[in-house]
Amino acid sequence: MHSKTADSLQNKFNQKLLDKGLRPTKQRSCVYDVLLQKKDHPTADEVLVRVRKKLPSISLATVYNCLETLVDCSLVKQVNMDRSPSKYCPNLTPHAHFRCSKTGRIYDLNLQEDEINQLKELLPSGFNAENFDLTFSGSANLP
Amino acid sequence: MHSKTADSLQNKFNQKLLDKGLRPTKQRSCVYDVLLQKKDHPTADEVLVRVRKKLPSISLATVYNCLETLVDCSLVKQVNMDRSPSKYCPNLTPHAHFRCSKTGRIYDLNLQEDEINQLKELLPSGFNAENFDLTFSGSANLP
DNA sequence: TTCTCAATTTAGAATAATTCCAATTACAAC
DNA sequence: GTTGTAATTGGAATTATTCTAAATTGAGAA
Ligand SMILES: [Mn+2]
Ligand SMILES: [Mn+2]
Ligand SMILES: [Zn+2]
Ligand SMILES: [Zn+2]
Repeated sequence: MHSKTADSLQNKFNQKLLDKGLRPTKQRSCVYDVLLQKKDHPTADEVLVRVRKKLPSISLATVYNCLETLVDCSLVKQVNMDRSPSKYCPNLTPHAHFRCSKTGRIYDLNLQEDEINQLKELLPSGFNAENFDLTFSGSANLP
Repeated sequence: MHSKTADSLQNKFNQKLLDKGLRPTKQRSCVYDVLLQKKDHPTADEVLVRVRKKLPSISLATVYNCLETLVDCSLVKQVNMDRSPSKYCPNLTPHAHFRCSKTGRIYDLNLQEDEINQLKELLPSGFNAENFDLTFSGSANLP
Protein backbone atom coordinates (compact mmCIF):
# COMPACT_ATOMS: atom_id res chain seq x y z
CA MET A 1 0.00 0.00 0.00
CA HIS A 2 0.99 3.60 -0.50
CA SER A 3 1.27 5.86 2.47
CA LYS A 4 -1.02 8.88 2.54
CA THR A 5 0.38 12.15 1.24
CA ALA A 6 0.35 15.25 3.42
CA ASP A 7 -2.25 16.66 1.05
CA SER A 8 -4.65 13.76 1.23
CA LEU A 9 -4.45 13.86 5.02
CA GLN A 10 -5.13 17.59 4.93
CA ASN A 11 -8.17 16.92 2.75
CA LYS A 12 -9.45 14.25 5.10
CA PHE A 13 -9.07 16.65 8.00
CA ASN A 14 -10.95 19.45 6.26
CA GLN A 15 -13.64 17.10 5.03
CA LYS A 16 -14.41 15.41 8.33
CA LEU A 17 -14.69 18.72 10.14
CA LEU A 18 -16.81 20.38 7.47
CA ASP A 19 -19.05 17.28 7.44
CA LYS A 20 -19.96 18.11 11.01
CA GLY A 21 -20.30 21.84 10.42
CA LEU A 22 -17.08 22.59 12.29
CA ARG A 23 -14.25 24.88 11.25
CA PRO A 24 -10.79 23.60 10.40
CA THR A 25 -9.03 26.13 12.62
CA LYS A 26 -5.28 26.42 12.93
CA GLN A 27 -5.46 25.09 16.50
CA ARG A 28 -7.33 21.95 15.42
CA SER A 29 -5.08 21.46 12.45
CA CYS A 30 -1.93 21.88 14.52
CA VAL A 31 -3.11 19.42 17.18
CA TYR A 32 -3.88 16.90 14.47
CA ASP A 33 -0.48 17.45 12.79
CA VAL A 34 1.31 16.88 16.07
CA LEU A 35 -0.42 13.52 16.46
CA LEU A 36 0.50 12.49 12.92
CA GLN A 37 4.12 13.57 13.23
CA LYS A 38 5.03 11.35 16.16
CA LYS A 39 2.68 8.46 16.71
CA ASP A 40 3.59 7.74 20.28
CA HIS A 41 0.22 8.18 21.99
CA PRO A 42 0.86 11.47 23.78
CA THR A 43 -1.32 12.82 26.59
CA ALA A 44 -3.05 16.21 26.41
CA ASP A 45 -0.16 17.74 28.37
CA GLU A 46 2.38 16.35 25.92
CA VAL A 47 0.31 17.55 22.98
CA LEU A 48 0.24 21.01 24.56
CA VAL A 49 4.04 21.15 24.74
CA ARG A 50 4.42 20.06 21.12
CA VAL A 51 1.74 22.34 19.74
CA ARG A 52 3.21 25.34 21.52
CA LYS A 53 6.30 25.05 19.32
CA LYS A 54 4.07 26.25 16.49
CA LEU A 55 1.35 28.11 18.41
CA PRO A 56 3.04 29.43 21.56
CA SER A 57 -0.11 30.92 23.04
CA ILE A 58 -2.48 27.97 22.70
CA SER A 59 -4.13 27.02 25.99
CA LEU A 60 -4.59 23.62 27.61
CA ALA A 61 -8.36 24.08 27.45
CA THR A 62 -8.09 24.47 23.69
CA VAL A 63 -5.94 21.36 23.41
CA TYR A 64 -8.62 19.43 25.28
CA ASN A 65 -11.31 20.99 23.09
CA CYS A 66 -9.42 20.15 19.89
CA LEU A 67 -8.72 16.58 20.95
CA GLU A 68 -12.38 16.06 21.81
CA THR A 69 -13.41 17.49 18.46
CA LEU A 70 -10.94 15.26 16.58
CA VAL A 71 -12.26 12.21 18.44
CA ASP A 72 -15.86 13.20 17.65
CA CYS A 73 -14.93 13.57 13.98
CA SER A 74 -13.27 10.13 13.95
CA LEU A 75 -9.88 11.57 13.09
CA VAL A 76 -8.26 10.38 16.30
CA LYS A 77 -8.82 7.68 18.89
CA GLN A 78 -8.76 8.24 22.63
CA VAL A 79 -6.84 5.51 24.43
CA ASN A 80 -7.30 4.84 28.13
CA MET A 81 -5.16 2.52 30.20
CA ASP A 82 -5.80 1.93 33.85
CA ARG A 83 -6.34 5.34 35.40
CA SER A 84 -3.54 7.17 33.66
CA PRO A 85 -4.24 10.32 31.64
CA SER A 86 -5.94 9.74 28.29
CA LYS A 87 -3.66 9.21 25.34
CA TYR A 88 -4.39 10.06 21.71
CA CYS A 89 -3.69 8.03 18.60
CA PRO A 90 -4.26 8.86 14.93
CA ASN A 91 -4.27 5.19 13.86
CA LEU A 92 -7.87 4.60 12.81
CA THR A 93 -7.46 0.99 11.70
CA PRO A 94 -8.70 -1.54 14.27
CA HIS A 95 -5.77 -2.30 16.50
CA ALA A 96 -4.76 -3.48 19.95
CA HIS A 97 -2.16 -1.87 22.20
CA PHE A 98 0.89 -3.19 23.96
CA ARG A 99 2.41 -1.27 26.86
CA CYS A 100 5.96 -2.14 27.83
CA SER A 101 6.08 -2.19 31.63
CA LYS A 102 9.75 -1.25 31.63
CA THR A 103 9.74 1.75 29.32
CA GLY A 104 6.07 2.73 29.38
CA ARG A 105 6.19 2.85 25.63
CA ILE A 106 3.00 1.99 23.78
CA TYR A 107 2.94 -0.01 20.56
CA ASP A 108 0.13 -0.36 18.05
CA LEU A 109 -0.70 -3.94 17.11
CA ASN A 110 -2.64 -3.81 13.90
CA LEU A 111 -5.22 -6.55 13.51
CA GLN A 112 -6.34 -8.36 10.38
CA GLU A 113 -10.00 -8.81 9.66
CA ASP A 114 -9.88 -12.50 10.55
CA GLU A 115 -8.22 -11.68 13.86
CA ILE A 116 -11.04 -9.26 14.68
CA ASN A 117 -13.58 -11.95 13.81
CA GLN A 118 -11.74 -14.34 16.10
CA LEU A 119 -12.04 -11.80 18.90
CA LYS A 120 -15.77 -11.43 18.38
CA GLU A 121 -16.15 -15.20 18.52
CA LEU A 122 -15.30 -14.92 22.20
CA LEU A 123 -18.75 -13.40 22.71
CA PRO A 124 -21.56 -15.75 23.79
CA SER A 125 -24.80 -15.46 21.83
CA GLY A 126 -26.90 -12.49 22.84
CA PHE A 127 -23.87 -10.19 23.05
CA ASN A 128 -23.45 -7.84 20.14
CA ALA A 129 -20.21 -5.86 20.25
CA GLU A 130 -19.86 -2.56 18.44
CA ASN A 131 -16.48 -1.91 19.96
CA PHE A 132 -13.61 -3.57 21.68
CA ASP A 133 -10.59 -2.47 23.63
CA LEU A 134 -7.62 -4.79 23.89
CA THR A 135 -4.47 -3.88 25.75
CA PHE A 136 -1.55 -6.13 26.58
CA SER A 137 1.19 -5.29 29.00
CA GLY A 138 4.53 -6.93 29.57
CA SER A 139 8.04 -6.59 28.26
CA ALA A 140 8.93 -5.85 24.67
CA ASN A 141 12.29 -7.12 23.37
CA LEU A 142 12.59 -5.52 19.99
CA PRO A 143 15.42 -5.80 17.45
CA MET B 1 -17.02 -28.08 39.62
CA HIS B 2 -18.40 -27.33 43.07
CA SER B 3 -18.86 -23.75 44.14
CA LYS B 4 -16.70 -22.59 46.99
CA THR B 5 -18.18 -22.73 50.48
CA ALA B 6 -18.33 -19.61 52.61
CA ASP B 7 -15.73 -21.23 54.83
CA SER B 8 -13.19 -21.96 52.10
CA LEU B 9 -13.53 -18.37 50.87
CA GLN B 10 -12.99 -17.14 54.42
CA ASN B 11 -9.85 -19.27 54.62
CA LYS B 12 -8.55 -17.96 51.33
CA PHE B 13 -9.12 -14.41 52.54
CA ASN B 14 -7.28 -14.97 55.83
CA GLN B 15 -4.46 -16.83 54.12
CA LYS B 16 -3.74 -14.30 51.40
CA LEU B 17 -3.65 -11.43 53.88
CA LEU B 18 -1.50 -13.25 56.41
CA ASP B 19 0.87 -14.28 53.59
CA LYS B 20 1.62 -10.59 53.15
CA GLY B 21 1.83 -9.84 56.86
CA LEU B 22 -1.48 -7.96 56.81
CA ARG B 23 -4.35 -8.27 59.26
CA PRO B 24 -7.72 -9.67 58.25
CA THR B 25 -9.69 -6.80 59.82
CA LYS B 26 -13.44 -6.57 59.90
CA GLN B 27 -13.35 -3.68 57.42
CA ARG B 28 -11.31 -5.69 54.89
CA SER B 29 -13.44 -8.75 55.41
CA CYS B 30 -16.66 -6.81 55.00
CA VAL B 31 -15.49 -5.11 51.80
CA TYR B 32 -14.52 -8.50 50.40
CA ASP B 33 -17.88 -10.02 51.41
CA VAL B 34 -19.75 -7.21 49.69
CA LEU B 35 -17.90 -7.94 46.45
CA LEU B 36 -18.66 -11.66 46.70
CA GLN B 37 -22.33 -11.16 47.52
CA LYS B 38 -23.25 -9.21 44.41
CA LYS B 39 -20.82 -9.61 41.55
CA ASP B 40 -21.82 -6.55 39.61
CA HIS B 41 -18.52 -4.63 39.51
CA PRO B 42 -19.35 -1.85 41.97
CA THR B 43 -17.32 1.35 42.31
CA ALA B 44 -15.73 2.43 45.59
CA ASP B 45 -18.74 4.68 46.26
CA GLU B 46 -21.13 1.78 45.76
CA VAL B 47 -19.01 -0.47 47.95
CA LEU B 48 -19.14 2.22 50.65
CA VAL B 49 -22.94 2.27 50.63
CA ARG B 50 -23.16 -1.52 50.85
CA VAL B 51 -20.52 -1.91 53.54
CA ARG B 52 -22.18 0.74 55.71
CA LYS B 53 -25.18 -1.56 56.12
CA LYS B 54 -22.90 -3.70 58.28
CA LEU B 55 -20.31 -1.13 59.43
CA PRO B 56 -22.14 2.21 59.52
CA SER B 57 -19.10 4.23 60.49
CA ILE B 58 -16.60 3.02 57.89
CA SER B 59 -15.03 5.83 55.90
CA LEU B 60 -14.51 6.21 52.18
CA ALA B 61 -10.74 6.38 52.75
CA THR B 62 -10.91 2.96 54.40
CA VAL B 63 -12.93 1.53 51.54
CA TYR B 64 -10.23 2.73 49.14
CA ASN B 65 -7.53 1.34 51.43
CA CYS B 66 -9.28 -2.03 51.70
CA LEU B 67 -9.89 -2.30 47.97
CA GLU B 68 -6.24 -1.52 47.26
CA THR B 69 -5.16 -4.12 49.79
CA LEU B 70 -7.48 -6.75 48.30
CA VAL B 71 -6.11 -6.01 44.84
CA ASP B 72 -2.52 -6.26 46.12
CA CYS B 73 -3.34 -9.60 47.72
CA SER B 74 -4.87 -10.91 44.47
CA LEU B 75 -8.28 -11.35 46.02
CA VAL B 76 -9.96 -8.84 43.76
CA LYS B 77 -9.39 -7.31 40.35
CA GLN B 78 -9.60 -3.61 39.58
CA VAL B 79 -11.46 -2.95 36.35
CA ASN B 80 -11.09 0.30 34.44
CA MET B 81 -13.19 1.35 31.49
CA ASP B 82 -12.63 4.61 29.71
CA ARG B 83 -12.27 7.24 32.39
CA SER B 84 -15.11 6.12 34.60
CA PRO B 85 -14.50 5.36 38.28
CA SER B 86 -12.66 2.09 38.95
CA LYS B 87 -14.81 -0.97 39.42
CA TYR B 88 -13.99 -4.04 41.49
CA CYS B 89 -14.51 -7.69 40.64
CA PRO B 90 -13.84 -10.82 42.72
CA ASN B 91 -13.66 -13.09 39.65
CA LEU B 92 -10.01 -14.12 39.55
CA THR B 93 -10.23 -16.41 36.55
CA PRO B 94 -8.99 -14.83 33.33
CA HIS B 95 -11.95 -13.14 31.76
CA ALA B 96 -13.02 -10.36 29.43
CA HIS B 97 -15.74 -7.80 30.09
CA PHE B 98 -18.79 -6.73 28.14
CA ARG B 99 -20.49 -3.44 28.89
CA CYS B 100 -24.01 -2.99 27.62
CA SER B 101 -24.25 0.55 26.27
CA LYS B 102 -27.98 0.71 27.03
CA THR B 103 -28.01 -0.42 30.66
CA GLY B 104 -24.39 0.14 31.66
CA ARG B 105 -24.39 -3.35 33.09
CA ILE B 106 -21.10 -5.23 33.00
CA TYR B 107 -20.85 -8.92 32.25
CA ASP B 108 -17.95 -11.29 32.87
CA LEU B 109 -16.95 -13.36 29.85
CA ASN B 110 -14.91 -16.24 31.14
CA LEU B 111 -12.21 -17.42 28.78
CA GLN B 112 -10.93 -20.94 28.19
CA GLU B 113 -7.21 -21.61 28.16
CA ASP B 114 -7.20 -22.06 24.37
CA GLU B 115 -8.99 -18.74 23.95
CA ILE B 116 -6.31 -17.02 26.01
CA ASN B 117 -3.64 -18.64 23.87
CA GLN B 118 -5.45 -17.39 20.78
CA LEU B 119 -5.33 -13.89 22.19
CA LYS B 120 -1.61 -14.08 22.84
CA GLU B 121 -1.08 -15.21 19.26
CA LEU B 122 -2.04 -11.71 18.23
CA LEU B 123 1.33 -10.57 19.58
CA PRO B 124 4.21 -10.26 17.11
CA SER B 125 7.47 -11.85 18.16
CA GLY B 126 9.40 -9.79 20.67
CA PHE B 127 6.29 -8.94 22.65
CA ASN B 128 5.83 -10.88 25.86
CA ALA B 129 2.52 -10.22 27.57
CA GLU B 130 2.09 -10.79 31.28
CA ASN B 131 -1.37 -9.29 31.25
CA PHE B 132 -4.22 -8.38 29.02
CA ASP B 133 -7.34 -6.31 29.28
CA LEU B 134 -10.21 -6.99 26.92
CA THR B 135 -13.46 -5.06 27.03
CA PHE B 136 -16.30 -5.20 24.55
CA SER B 137 -19.15 -2.76 24.43
CA GLY B 138 -22.43 -2.94 22.60
CA SER B 139 -25.91 -4.21 23.25
CA ALA B 140 -26.72 -7.37 25.18
CA ASN B 141 -29.98 -9.16 24.32
CA LEU B 142 -30.25 -11.80 26.96
CA PRO B 143 -33.00 -14.43 27.45
C1' DT C 1 -15.08 46.85 2.64
C1' DT C 2 -17.26 46.92 6.74
C1' DC C 3 -20.58 44.71 9.73
C1' DT C 4 -22.47 40.95 12.16
C1' DC C 5 -22.68 37.18 14.94
C1' DA C 6 -22.06 32.43 15.90
C1' DA C 7 -18.11 29.53 16.57
C1' DT C 8 -13.90 29.19 18.81
C1' DT C 9 -10.39 30.16 22.00
C1' DT C 10 -8.89 31.41 26.39
C1' DA C 11 -7.83 31.88 31.57
C1' DG C 12 -9.19 30.53 35.44
C1' DA C 13 -12.66 28.37 38.50
C1' DA C 14 -15.01 24.14 39.43
C1' DT C 15 -15.48 19.19 39.64
C1' DA C 16 -14.69 14.44 40.85
C1' DA C 17 -12.01 10.37 41.73
C1' DT C 18 -8.40 9.24 44.26
C1' DT C 19 -4.44 9.80 47.35
C1' DC C 20 -2.17 11.83 51.15
C1' DC C 21 -1.64 13.28 55.96
C1' DA C 22 -1.76 13.58 60.72
C1' DA C 23 -4.33 12.13 64.57
C1' DT C 24 -6.80 8.44 66.74
C1' DT C 25 -7.98 3.68 67.51
C1' DA C 26 -7.36 -1.34 67.59
C1' DC C 27 -5.04 -5.24 68.78
C1' DA C 28 -1.24 -8.73 69.00
C1' DA C 29 2.83 -9.69 71.48
C1' DC C 30 5.18 -9.16 75.41
C1' DG D 1 -1.74 -4.04 81.53
C1' DT D 2 1.80 -1.82 78.64
C1' DT D 3 3.82 -1.13 74.32
C1' DG D 4 4.39 -0.81 69.50
C1' DT D 5 2.86 -1.26 65.07
C1' DA D 6 -0.88 -1.61 61.80
C1' DA D 7 -5.17 0.11 60.49
C1' DT D 8 -8.78 3.44 60.36
C1' DT D 9 -10.49 7.98 60.03
C1' DG D 10 -11.83 12.88 58.51
C1' DG D 11 -10.36 16.17 56.05
C1' DA D 12 -6.98 18.39 53.04
C1' DA D 13 -4.42 17.87 48.80
C1' DT D 14 -3.80 16.29 44.17
C1' DT D 15 -4.70 15.78 39.37
C1' DA D 16 -7.03 15.08 35.08
C1' DT D 17 -10.67 16.96 33.05
C1' DT D 18 -14.73 19.93 32.38
C1' DC D 19 -17.12 24.16 32.90
C1' DT D 20 -17.87 29.22 32.63
C1' DA D 21 -17.86 33.59 31.02
C1' DA D 22 -15.33 36.92 28.55
C1' DA D 23 -12.44 37.98 24.45
C1' DT D 24 -11.24 36.85 19.71
C1' DT D 25 -11.85 35.12 15.13
C1' DG D 26 -13.50 34.76 10.68
C1' DA D 27 -17.13 33.58 7.17
C1' DG D 28 -20.78 35.43 5.01
C1' DA D 29 -24.23 39.40 4.62
C1' DA D 30 -24.96 44.00 3.55
MN1 LIG E 1 -2.40 14.96 30.53
MN1 LIG F 1 -16.48 5.76 42.99
ZN1 LIG G 1 -2.87 3.25 18.98
ZN1 LIG H 1 -15.13 -9.03 36.02
